[in-house]
Amino acid sequence: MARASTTSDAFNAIAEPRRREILSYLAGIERPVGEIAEALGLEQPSVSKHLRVLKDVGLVRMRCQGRQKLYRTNAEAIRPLHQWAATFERYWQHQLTRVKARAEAMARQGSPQLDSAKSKEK
Amino acid sequence: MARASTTSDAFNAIAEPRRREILSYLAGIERPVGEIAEALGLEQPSVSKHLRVLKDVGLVRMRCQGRQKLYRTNAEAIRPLHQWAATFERYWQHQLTRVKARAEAMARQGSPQLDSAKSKEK
DNA sequence: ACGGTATATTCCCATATGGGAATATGTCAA
DNA sequence: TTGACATATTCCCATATGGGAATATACCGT
Repeated sequence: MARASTTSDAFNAIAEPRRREILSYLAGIERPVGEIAEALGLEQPSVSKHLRVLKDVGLVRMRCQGRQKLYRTNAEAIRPLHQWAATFERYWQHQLTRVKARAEAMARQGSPQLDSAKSKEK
Repeated sequence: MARASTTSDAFNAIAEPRRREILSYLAGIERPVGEIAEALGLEQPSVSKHLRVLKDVGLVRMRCQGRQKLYRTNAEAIRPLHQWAATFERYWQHQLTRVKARAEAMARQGSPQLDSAKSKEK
């Protein structure tokens, strides 16, 4: 079956580094295709193709102005990704407190050395 | 060139829906491969392959226990994704305040109707 | 209508996939 | 050692990719 298509959802769309660059570049501003291509050092057809994917999943919005088309990032479409990642927030917080607790325990009873030195132990 | 490999970074790894399911399932708990397969209704070889990808990018950790291998989600590896998405937070906030402001403006001067009714306008 | 600019699409191709089936590796128990 | 269980890997295949090059489409000014 191969991988799911990039047009199926935002997760697949942002898997491509160039598309993430485009999204960052178009955050808050509106730019024509040519300018995007020049700014990011990409070929125009390549940019058009990436924009197509991003538009299909709603990550960018397009507006026509004369002969050029202005694109901008639709930040709202990134929220689901943010929320999905936030699902794991409590777990990495747990991990951090565990790491911190262990570090403090070692500092309390072990010899007072730097972490870089202690990491070689065991 | 084709798409970047799934083992290259976390963004590519989470593009696959099954892998996101696995990550959610293994959040906070530690489970052997067989149990993961059964819980998610996947074939064992398939789970092993997905776990391989997830392990290669650091999204899961593995520990051997007798003849079985216990996996768990490494939540810390999801933080970069969360932070990348958070980059756009100020923009979707802007959009929300714009929407809210417009809604309030309409409520102030238009007839006092519900949003659901007003959304049909113009 | 014409030429020119701005984008989008198509074609071709090397490559990366994920699933299924079969098989290999590893570990325990007797 | 042998056998059974738990995972990992390999092979094969249909499919989706992204880039480059060439081409099509759309809109503008004259």
